[in-house]
Amino acid sequence: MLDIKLITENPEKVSESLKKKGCIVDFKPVLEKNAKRKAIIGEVESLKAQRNKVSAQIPQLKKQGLPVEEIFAEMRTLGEKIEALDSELDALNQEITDFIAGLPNMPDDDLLPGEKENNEVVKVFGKKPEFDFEPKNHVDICTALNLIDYERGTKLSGGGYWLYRGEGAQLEWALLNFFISEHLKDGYEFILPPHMLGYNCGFGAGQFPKFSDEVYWIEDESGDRKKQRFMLPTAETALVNLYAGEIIDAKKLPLKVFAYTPCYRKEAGSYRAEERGMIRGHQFNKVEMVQYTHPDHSKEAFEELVGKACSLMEKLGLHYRLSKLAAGDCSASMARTYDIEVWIPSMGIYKEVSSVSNANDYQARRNNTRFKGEDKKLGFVHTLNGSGLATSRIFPALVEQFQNADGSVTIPEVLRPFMGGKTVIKL
RNA sequence: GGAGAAAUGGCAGAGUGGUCGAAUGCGCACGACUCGAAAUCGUGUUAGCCCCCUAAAGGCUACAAGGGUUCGAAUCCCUUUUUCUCCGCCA
Repeated sequence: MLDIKLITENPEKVSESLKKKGCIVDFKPVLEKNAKRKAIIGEVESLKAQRNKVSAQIPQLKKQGLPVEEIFAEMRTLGEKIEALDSELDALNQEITDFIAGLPNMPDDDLLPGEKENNEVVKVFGKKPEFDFEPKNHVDICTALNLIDYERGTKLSGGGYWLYRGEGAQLEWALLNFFISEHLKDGYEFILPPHMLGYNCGFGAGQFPKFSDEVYWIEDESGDRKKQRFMLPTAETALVNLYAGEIIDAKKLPLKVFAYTPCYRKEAGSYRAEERGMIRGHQFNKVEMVQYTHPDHSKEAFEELVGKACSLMEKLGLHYRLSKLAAGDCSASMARTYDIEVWIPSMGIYKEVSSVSNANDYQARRNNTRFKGEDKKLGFVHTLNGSGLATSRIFPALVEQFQNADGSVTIPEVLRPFMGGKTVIKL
C-alpha cells in the first residue's frame, strides 16, 4: 500500500513511477476526497470537543441540583450531527483506502519501464550442456526411470498434477533438504506454516483483492471470502504476515526466516503446449526465504537473497541466468525483482526457478508491520522474499542437464548425502 | 463440536455509567545523592489522526475487534475473535 501522504505531496512523481509499471492513474479524485476528508475531520472533531466539554460539566450541575434536561436535548442534536459526519467520514475513508489498496508498488528508480522484453540479464552461470548423444526430454527421462508418474497424477487429480515416486521422490526430497540445510547454515529460522490462510494474509502480501481468483478457496457455508481460507500460492503469503500488527524491536532486525511448503495455484489459462511434464502444475514444492529489515538495510538484504539463490544453483551445478526485471514484469507488490532462470535443454529456453524481490514498505503498510528504534520512533519494516528454491523446474532441468548416454542421470554431489550416497539414478 | 471463565498501558493488576488515557506495583529513561554502584528520592515513560514553522501548545480517537443503548461507556447489551478450564471427537 502506498502512503497517502506521499501521493498528496507528490502526485506527479508517484504517477510517473507507476506509469513504468504500465499503471496509469489519475489521482485527482482521491486527492479531492482526501481534502474533503480532512475538512470533515476538522468539523466533527470540534463538535466532539464541545460535547466532551459539556459532558464533563454535567456531574457538577447535577451535584448543584441544577436542571440538565435542556442540555441533554441540545446534546442529543449535537450527537446526531456528529453521527452524520462520522458516517460520511467512514464512507470517504473506505473509498480512499480501497483506491490506494488497489495501486501497485512503485518500482525502484533504476528499473527500466515496460515488460519482459526490457528484462536485463545481469549474470550467466555455466553454459548450455552439449551432448554427444541424442538427449531426451525430462518427461521421457522421468518416465523411463520411473521418477515421476504423470499419468497416475492426472488420474488422481486431473491435468496439471503429477506424483513423485521412488528415487524421484527421494531426489525431490533431497533437493528440499539441501536447500533447508543451506538456509540453516546461514542462520535463517525454519518455519512450517499452515497451508490454508485467511483473507488478511492475501491482502497483506498484496495479492488481494486483485488476484484473489487465482488461488484455491476452501468453501464454507458463509460464502464470504473474508471468512474463508485459501490454499497458499507461495509460502511468502504466510511468512510476510508473521508479524502483522506487531511492533518489532529494531535491535532484532533483520529477521530471517524460510519455509518449505507446497504452492497451490490455479494457473488458469496459462498452460502452454510446450510446457509438458512438470513445468507448470497446480501444486509444486518450494522453499521460500523472507527477510524483515530496517528500511536503511533492505538493499543489502536484497543482494544477500539474490546471492543465496544463485549459490544454491551453483552448488547444484546447473546452468542458469539471472535477470533484472523491467518494472512492468515485477509483480504488483514489488519494487524490484530479480529472476533466476534455469536452462531446460529440451525446450531450448530458460525457466524461472527463483524470484527475489524487495517490497520495501508496501506489504508492511498493508498488514501494519512496524519496528521501533532506539529513538522510539515507529516505522514500517521492509519485507523481502526470494525462492530458495522452487523444485518443479529444477527437477526437469537437473535430469536433462545431467543425463548420460545410457539413460541414467548423475546426481549432483551436494545432493548425494541426502540420497544415501547414491551417485547416479539408473534403471 | 458443547458448557463455563476471561481479555485493561512493556509486564502485573485496580477500576461496574460521568473531571479515567486510566490507581498502584514492577520494568525502563533521565536527574539528585555517591569516588562509583546498590538502596533511596524526584521527574518522566502508548499510539494513530487533525491543526501546524517536519516546533510548541491544543483538539479528536483508542481499555481484544465490530456494532448498539445513553446527554455521556473501560464500565451496560449484542456479535465476532483469542486465551484458559471441563466435556465430546480425533491423526
